Amino acid sequence: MTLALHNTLTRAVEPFQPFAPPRVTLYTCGPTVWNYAHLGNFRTFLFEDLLRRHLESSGYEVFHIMNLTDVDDRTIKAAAAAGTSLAEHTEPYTQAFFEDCAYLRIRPAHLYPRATQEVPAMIALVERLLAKGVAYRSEDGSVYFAIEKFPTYGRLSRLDRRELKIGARVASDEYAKDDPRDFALWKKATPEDDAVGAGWDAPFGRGRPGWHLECSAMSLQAIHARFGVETLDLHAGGVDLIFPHHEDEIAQSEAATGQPFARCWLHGEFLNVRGTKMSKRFGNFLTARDLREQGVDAAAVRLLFWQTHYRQPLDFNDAALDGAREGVKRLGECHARLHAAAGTGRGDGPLVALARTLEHDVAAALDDDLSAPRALAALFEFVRVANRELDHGASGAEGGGAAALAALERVMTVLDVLPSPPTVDPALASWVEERLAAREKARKAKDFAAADRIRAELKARGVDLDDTPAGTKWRHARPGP
RNA sequence: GGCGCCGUAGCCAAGUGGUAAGGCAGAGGUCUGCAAAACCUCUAUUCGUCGGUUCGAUUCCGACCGGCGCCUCCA
Repeated sequence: MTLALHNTLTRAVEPFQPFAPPRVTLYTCGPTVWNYAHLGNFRTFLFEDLLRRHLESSGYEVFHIMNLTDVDDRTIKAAAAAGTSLAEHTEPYTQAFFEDCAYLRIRPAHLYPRATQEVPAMIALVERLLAKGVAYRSEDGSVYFAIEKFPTYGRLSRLDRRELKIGARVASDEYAKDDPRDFALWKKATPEDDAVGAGWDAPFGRGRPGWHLECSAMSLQAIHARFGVETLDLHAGGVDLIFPHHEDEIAQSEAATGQPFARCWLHGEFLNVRGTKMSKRFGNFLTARDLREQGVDAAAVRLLFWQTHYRQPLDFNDAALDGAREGVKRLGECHARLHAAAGTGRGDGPLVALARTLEHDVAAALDDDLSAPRALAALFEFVRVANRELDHGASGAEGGGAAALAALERVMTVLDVLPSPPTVDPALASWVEERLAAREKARKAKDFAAADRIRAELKARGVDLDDTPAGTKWRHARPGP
């Protein structure tokens, strides 16, 4: 089995061929820390997490870089509005982002370069471009990239260069450019910029980096320093970044290095709400912390997202999330059963073959352009058959329970959709144990009315009971809506 | 105007030139003191509409209807 990924450059699913396997350099465009990232942003970060995990599970050694954009129009505006410095404003949101990632079980990148801390690399890149004559200093004190000097401009987005102007928004600084389509590498600092600490001195004038510049400068610096290359194996982001962000990254990077910037470009589709993209602008957004406060298990969010292929739009609604929560519960039940039945022996029962099938099918699905929906189908097929075998007594060593459990857990290192362990309040636990003992006594005495009263009493405190041959188990009911 | 995406059961959605995965919800059954969980069975003669190509199309082509995205700083 070999991994194939959809490359936006060619609009085709192609075999994945990193430059120097098993090493894979992966750059993913991170958040702008002007506010909390919303669930739409996290759909992209979760698709990238799936990519990262599947690569690692397949034996690749991934070096993952995710930038943090802590200087741009929005961060500056927000800091000014709050009357704080840029750094004071972005730091809490940066921390919040890390918290949200941890909540959603997103594997941390190996490097999180922050734009404000890598300005020297950006200045160096601008100088490189100026020296090559593909960038120019404008009368307004900014530096622009001259796209006419880059003949393949528009290759990624497939926007015809002659048509870029039509219908496009008219930039206020257009008059300062040689060509309206040119984009800013370095923006002259305004008094507003300096007021919040968003100005840096550079040989070509005091200013601040353009948005696109940071990704090129930081990614190239990171991989050049470590691996001596200036080509990324993978570069990923949301579809809205294809143009202009990634197009411009390609232009400035390749003009500077003469090397392809990224071998393969991946773009994730939007998370929609009633058909329209989730966006701060539209006010139809939900943050990760909103869900966490509602008691939503991150596993349910992951499962919901895995149900839809990353290149398809996904419409978010409560019913779909509830469905995912039920699915997660089912996975957790099966996992618990296998755990209990795993035994210590090896065995060669039906579960051994089932375990092999699960791992094979999940890997095959993900190898095919990260088809998480098909991986889930394989997973739930596994659950159904495993439960059936366990029902029929294929337990413990002779049934291969250990093999099935191991396979499930290996698959979970990639999908990671098992329910979070509940946090148990010790005081509640001792009370529950006491009531359970009373109920057990009533059941032994065939006083089922009393037993049911106790069940109802526990239910009222959010505790569900499960009578099994091995005794009564209890757990917290799903947090209410 | 340009580039591009989507329209499959109540909901979320896979998929293929040869006759519709999976999850949730629903119905019936087995099990259970009762439940829960689990298992079994059932739930789209049909894949937006209309044409075309084909032995055969949901899958290819065209038109149309409906929804959406990008077109200089949005994941």
